[in-house]
Amino acid sequence: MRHSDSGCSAHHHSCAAAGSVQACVSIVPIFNHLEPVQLEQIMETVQSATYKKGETIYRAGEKSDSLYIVHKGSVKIYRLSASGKEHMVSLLHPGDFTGEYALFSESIHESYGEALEETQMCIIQRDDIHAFLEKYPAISLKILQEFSQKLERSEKQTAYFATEKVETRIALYLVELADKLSSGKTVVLPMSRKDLAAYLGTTPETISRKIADLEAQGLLKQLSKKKLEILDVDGLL
Amino acid sequence: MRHSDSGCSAHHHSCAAAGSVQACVSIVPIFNHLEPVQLEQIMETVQSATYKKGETIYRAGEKSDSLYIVHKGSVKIYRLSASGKEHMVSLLHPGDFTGEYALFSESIHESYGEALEETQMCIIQRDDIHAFLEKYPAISLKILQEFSQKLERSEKQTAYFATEKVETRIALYLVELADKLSSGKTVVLPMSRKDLAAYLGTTPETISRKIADLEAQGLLKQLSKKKLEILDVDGLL
DNA sequence: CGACAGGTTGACCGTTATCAAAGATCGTGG
DNA sequence: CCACGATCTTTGATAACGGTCAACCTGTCG
Repeated sequence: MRHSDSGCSAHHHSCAAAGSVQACVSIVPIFNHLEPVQLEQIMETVQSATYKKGETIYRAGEKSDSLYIVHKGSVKIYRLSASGKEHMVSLLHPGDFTGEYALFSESIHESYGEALEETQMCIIQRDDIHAFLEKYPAISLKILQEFSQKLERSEKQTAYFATEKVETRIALYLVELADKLSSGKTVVLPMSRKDLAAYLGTTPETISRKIADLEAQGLLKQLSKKKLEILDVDGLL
Repeated sequence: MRHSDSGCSAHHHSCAAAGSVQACVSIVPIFNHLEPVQLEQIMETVQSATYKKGETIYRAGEKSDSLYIVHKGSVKIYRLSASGKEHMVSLLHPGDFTGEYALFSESIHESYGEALEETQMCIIQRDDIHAFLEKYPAISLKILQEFSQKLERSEKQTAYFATEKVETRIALYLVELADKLSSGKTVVLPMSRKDLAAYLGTTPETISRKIADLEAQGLLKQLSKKKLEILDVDGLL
């Protein structure tokens, strides 16, 4: 248990019980193969903060020097283009993390992080991670593995935007969601039309229309605004 | 010098002189801070291969288990979408590398590599890199740094595709090129209209038209097909 | 000089963004 | 529990944007 909450006051947010902080760290892919001793050490450096719905966690332009891990709730990571348009980079759920870029070089945030609901995050300072990696260098390989997968996913994403039209991107998103949830053929959209549009590089109106089109083609069925039943996976691809 | 050419016959390509292989490895960002002893060790594992113009270096679907470093020439990395459209991921010049994903996990190529001219590559097997990183773990941090920058660039790229229209993407590309070349205000396009279109997610026709438009607006001047003079950087942004 | 690849221009059409309005949904307070 | 307003979603009309196809240039190399 230890003094996991040290330094937390600096974040003007209430602190988590040490027990849940441990749960938070141990579910992160990067850390989930650590020895108990190592986990213990990481734990001592973890801070915790909670954010209310709609609250900003960090802004583009701010100095970036910590790893943020979602413990409870969900977080939207987005960018603003020069023209003011929003692009959602990712939606984080418990166990997901952000701020990786900062870990290995001085850097500033290029994106925004915003809590979509009451959210609790675990925060680890760069210097602590550095010290840890220098002590247990084998961990670096795990992180490299995680990074290279993330990089490949990002390039695939870019390719979709470059080559596929909106309808295809929406269909691909739905199929991917169905695979991930593996909840038979019913899919629950995890966000609003507006956010979905920002994620897929389109507008809420177009999302509505395309989903209606896909329904008209008999490829899926809208059970409610957020719940869709996929009828023909192959047809969507 | 050593036996740098060992194993090269497996690649049915002619081998480089050991001297130039050394030059190849030492210019790669990841390796350029190595101690002479370390560099020497890497060198022993490097293989070399040459490819003729238009020749394929690897294909999507093939097993990916080596790091490829461009020594001489240039290489186009591209993906093919389900619908058969080509998206160019990157254009590699001497010192650039590809195949990083393979280094940290079993994987298969998702992209294609093609030599755009007579090209010489240095090849390092995954197992050799692994052994090396386990021996000198500090190097991992350097690679992580490189990766996180690459990741951030890729996300920025995705955001451009998601939020900016073609004209803006072309303009941004030209400005970026001008910055990189820092050759005053004259920019030499490093590829054909077709490849540029595949890179920017558009068509050769649209590239022609948009560049003509930008010229009509007085923002740039076409000196020849491939040579452009940037007249108004701010206007392009 | 002719042939061929690459680049440009034009006409047209499909896709998607935009703007406006109507309809659904949800939380809040009466 | 219902009514209200705020917000989210859908639908419609329109126009901008960019892709496609075809014809025409341009430069290069035999």
